[in-house]
Amino acid sequence: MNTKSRILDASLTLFSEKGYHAVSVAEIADAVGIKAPSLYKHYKSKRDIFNGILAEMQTRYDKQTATLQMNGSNPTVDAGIFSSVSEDALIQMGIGLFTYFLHDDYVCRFRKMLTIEQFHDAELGALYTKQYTDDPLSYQSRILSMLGACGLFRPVNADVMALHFYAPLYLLLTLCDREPEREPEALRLLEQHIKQFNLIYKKENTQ
Amino acid sequence: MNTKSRILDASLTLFSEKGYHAVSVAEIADAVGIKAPSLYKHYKSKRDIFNGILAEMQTRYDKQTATLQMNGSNPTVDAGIFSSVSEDALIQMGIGLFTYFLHDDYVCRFRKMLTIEQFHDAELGALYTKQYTDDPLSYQSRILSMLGACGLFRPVNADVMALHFYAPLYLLLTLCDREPEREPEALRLLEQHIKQFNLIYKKENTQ
DNA sequence: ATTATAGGCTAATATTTATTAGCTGTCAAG
DNA sequence: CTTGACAGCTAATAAATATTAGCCTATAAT
Repeated sequence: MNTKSRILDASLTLFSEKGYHAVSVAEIADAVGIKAPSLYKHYKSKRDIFNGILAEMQTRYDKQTATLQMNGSNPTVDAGIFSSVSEDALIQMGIGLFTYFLHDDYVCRFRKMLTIEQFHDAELGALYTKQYTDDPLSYQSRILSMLGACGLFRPVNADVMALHFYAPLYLLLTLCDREPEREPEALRLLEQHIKQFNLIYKKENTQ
Repeated sequence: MNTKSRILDASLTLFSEKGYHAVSVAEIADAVGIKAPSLYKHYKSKRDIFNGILAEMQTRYDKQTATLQMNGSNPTVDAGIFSSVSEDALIQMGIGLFTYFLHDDYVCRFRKMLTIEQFHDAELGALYTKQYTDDPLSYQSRILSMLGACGLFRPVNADVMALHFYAPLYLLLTLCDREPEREPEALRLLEQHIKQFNLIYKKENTQ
């Protein structure tokens, strides 16, 4: 990997643990293996490095949501895939989303950085809200309302249902960001959560 | 209010918006209305101010959880109060907890500060987990399992049920920390959430 | 072969920052 | 009345920090 992106990478790691202001350019340079002034051959300021991270994440997120159609803009999702939805499929969706959020290194570090910087800059706060509240909720809401339309679930408010499905995932995600060693426990709870979610919302209540 | 606690107060406000490292002692002094060196008549270092905030919060939290018995240690909760639980009571409990977390000025600012500093210091991360994950979940779990024992709810895992009850509250809380203007929307969703929770989990499903 | 560029370095700089030293006025206790 | 502690101030200091200037080398282009 070239120096320019190694700088971005090292900075993201440091920013995600200590926050932008608590990290010095000398520290970043150290992590890259060069001296501080050399950074300025690649970025014109410390802030510029931060902006680089932001830009990089923007393109990654756009690419990701485009394939998942997870952004709010896309009006329809193919219903065919879900016509034969099973409990396992639901669990797969939940666990899949969870482990993607938690194990994709870039996503994970970027989320931590956003967490730290969210109150300092309104724009970053809005980005956090979009990525971890509004987009996932509207995505889940769309999917669940289609499943509801297929007659798989009871006829209840899909937005609230999406909240029921996603909020535990979100809580466990932020928990694992803080305490990664609790991931097994979180995964167990997550699976139980989805099973119970399915049990509770399914139309035919067989126990 | 005396200077010593005014310093704590101003510092908490600043730390909760920009984080410890991004705030200078001069900035704190400015907010208090004195000069920076005067701070050292009351605290021996910047870190000492931070510790003061921590200590203050510790006593407040202990006091609060003692009256609510919200800490994990207390084994029993009086069941009598809940024998005649209604939907309104559940809503009251949820909204009450939510607005307490969101409107108590000290609690709110301290939570934001913890949010910002949680990855920087493992001890603060553990404190966050305790205050906003483990304690609330075990508290809700205890209450809900008692309600379950009273035959009010279906016989399902109380831990997961607590997660279903609390996680949406948590998600909406962190949302309002970022975007306070969305509080009305959050309150509406929260109420719908609890109603649907009640509807879904109640033993006799009267639609 | 020469030249130019990219990317590293050291040394220097200007600013910010936390903290200390030491002075002054207020005010309560002896 | 005097004394001493408290709580403010200005000035000074030492360290850290972001950034600039200018030098050197390798390598790619002309």
